[in-house]
Amino acid sequence: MPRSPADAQQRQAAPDLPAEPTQAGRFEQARRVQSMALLEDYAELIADLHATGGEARPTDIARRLGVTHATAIKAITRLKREGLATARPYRGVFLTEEGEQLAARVKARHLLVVEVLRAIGVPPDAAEQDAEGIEHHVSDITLQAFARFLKGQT
Amino acid sequence: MPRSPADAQQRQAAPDLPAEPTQAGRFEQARRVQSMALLEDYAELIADLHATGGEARPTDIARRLGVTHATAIKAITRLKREGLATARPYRGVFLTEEGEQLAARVKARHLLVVEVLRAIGVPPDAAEQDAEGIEHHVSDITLQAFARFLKGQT
DNA sequence: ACGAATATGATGCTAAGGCTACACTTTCTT
DNA sequence: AAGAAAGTGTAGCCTTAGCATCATATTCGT
Repeated sequence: MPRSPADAQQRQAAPDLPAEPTQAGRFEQARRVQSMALLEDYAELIADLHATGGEARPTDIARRLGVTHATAIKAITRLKREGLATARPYRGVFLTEEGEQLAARVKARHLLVVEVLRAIGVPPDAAEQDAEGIEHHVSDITLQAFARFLKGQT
Repeated sequence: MPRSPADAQQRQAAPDLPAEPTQAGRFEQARRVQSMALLEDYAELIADLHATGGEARPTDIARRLGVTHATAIKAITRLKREGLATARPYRGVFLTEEGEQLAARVKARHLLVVEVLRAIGVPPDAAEQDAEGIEHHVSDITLQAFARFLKGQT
């Protein structure tokens, strides 16, 4: 996780600035969000595999994500490190309480994003595809606006 | 740029599959898009600096993006490698014809995304912030739908 | 129950995108 | 015109996220 730079000058105040409405601030935030995206995808997928009666083994995960199992295992290691999942050798992956919560939030957000895209007139395939990347960048505020929008649409 | 994996098995047909409506396909596409995002941001910013009468020197770029100049220089190296920009030592960065076209497309897309978010009811700050990440994942198809949506809104 | 098939985990490699530090130009100011 | 300030470039380091390969463990089918 990269710390804030700004060419090592001023701005030692606000040690963990949340948004800062400057262009640099927006880019920093976008980078921060991006580093969460992978975790979110894995958490959501693991929850889905469990929910559909399957096991979440590295190979299953890898297949669904289109990566090699080695890549999946590395990501799982990161999930464990972040306290989102547990796994014992040869035993599949399980989400912690925190991981479950993340997965639930991500899933709800994903559905909402797809719905909004569809409501706007985006064809189903494109909506599904684009949502995969878009969802990670949709903030809570925006999400609330999405919900209001859909409600108003009827 | 990672090549397609799928655990080194079948699927040698379709050497450069465009979308493939499977989950793995969607993730692969999202990763592909992500690897373009940085180039897009730099191209757009360089064009903007030139458009507003400024120079696009590594330090200017770095400042606007919130990274160190060393990071900016590395990215510029990649832009050059991809044929999007040219630069001679101590002389600032210039976009190639291709780079200009990319920048123009990116800028138009950015504006459209912000407009759509605003139209949906997302507050200005959040719209600006989220668009920064979202824009890269908005496909041409979706973009067209966005344009239609705004036209219909009046 | 045993051998084949499959899954797993560990290594080591690559590229991207951050950073710091340092040396060298260029530009600005006086 | 000379010294200070600012910008530039290079090198080295780190982390993430891909990959392939190999040895080992587990599971499955007969």
